[in-house]
Amino acid sequence: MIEFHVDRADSLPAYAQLVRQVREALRLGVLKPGDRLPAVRDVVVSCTVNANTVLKAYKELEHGGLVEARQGSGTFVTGSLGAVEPHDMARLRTGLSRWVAEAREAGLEDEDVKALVTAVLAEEPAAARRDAGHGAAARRDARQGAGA
Amino acid sequence: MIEFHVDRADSLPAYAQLVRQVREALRLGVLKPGDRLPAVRDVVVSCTVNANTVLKAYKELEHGGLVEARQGSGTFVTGSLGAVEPHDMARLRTGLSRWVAEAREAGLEDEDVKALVTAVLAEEPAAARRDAGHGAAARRDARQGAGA
DNA sequence: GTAATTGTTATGGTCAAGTAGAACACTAGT
DNA sequence: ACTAGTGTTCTACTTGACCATAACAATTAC
Repeated sequence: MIEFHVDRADSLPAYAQLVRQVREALRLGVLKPGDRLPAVRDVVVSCTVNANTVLKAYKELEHGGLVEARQGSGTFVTGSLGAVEPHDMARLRTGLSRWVAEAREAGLEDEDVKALVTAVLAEEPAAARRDAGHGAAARRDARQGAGA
Repeated sequence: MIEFHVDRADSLPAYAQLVRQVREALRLGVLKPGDRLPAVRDVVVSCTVNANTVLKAYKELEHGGLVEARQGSGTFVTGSLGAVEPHDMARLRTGLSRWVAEAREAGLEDEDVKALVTAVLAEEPAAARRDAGHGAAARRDARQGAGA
């Protein structure tokens, strides 16, 4: 059972933090299809937020096809996020870590790093990704609606 | 003279987009100390935003010690951001671009990429950077208050 | 069937951020 | 002095996020 935690100091709104945590848990395999999310009322207590806030998060996840709410029983994980192989994830993290160190050495602040990342992501949009197919297709096909 | 462009679809507020653009221009050397920023009213017209929005951006930059507003004359660049060498910046961008391609191939969505970047940045905070000094110190010392 | 547990909807209110419009104040060129 | 160009201030509106409360609806266990 995933444990939520909401940081009110974070600029990211509470409901969005919940969404993010579920998505990350899916990536890391902490949550799998069939798992149940904490009851709305539990999150209300544990995170000191309002039921509407939790609902908003759950709704957003449901809309993305990641979970399914069953009145009376709970909210269950139905979709997958193509759970990146732990090995791949580790490799990516190491690579990124190395790059970040390089960027910092060049004098970039965290904020600038984020800006650069955003710029690069925008610069090569989805369309460009089609050309890349080096066996990524299989892994991508295993995914479900979330990103759509 | 820098040219602003505001994307209202972006989740980032208009004033923040302006701030980011100035900071990026400083990094890239597009803006140098002494340069004048576009007049508030010009930005109002070219970006279809309100004077207050522009003011808010300029104020934030001024508060960061990057620019100085002189009533009646204009807003001028006074600080530097340690302008990353164009060569270094190009190298970083290429490296990041390569990494992003790899991440996408592994199935990560843009949102997840950003989350991972944030995580890595948080994981190795400023303190850890002191160990890295491979000649980065000189460049870092050339900077001014902006990041503080 | 009843009760407990769960998700859901509705109403209304608070608060902060972002934005807008109009008027004001300073500076420089003529 | 006048004027055009500049930054600045004031007030108010809109929106999104959030909270409080209450009632409703479906499922499950007894």
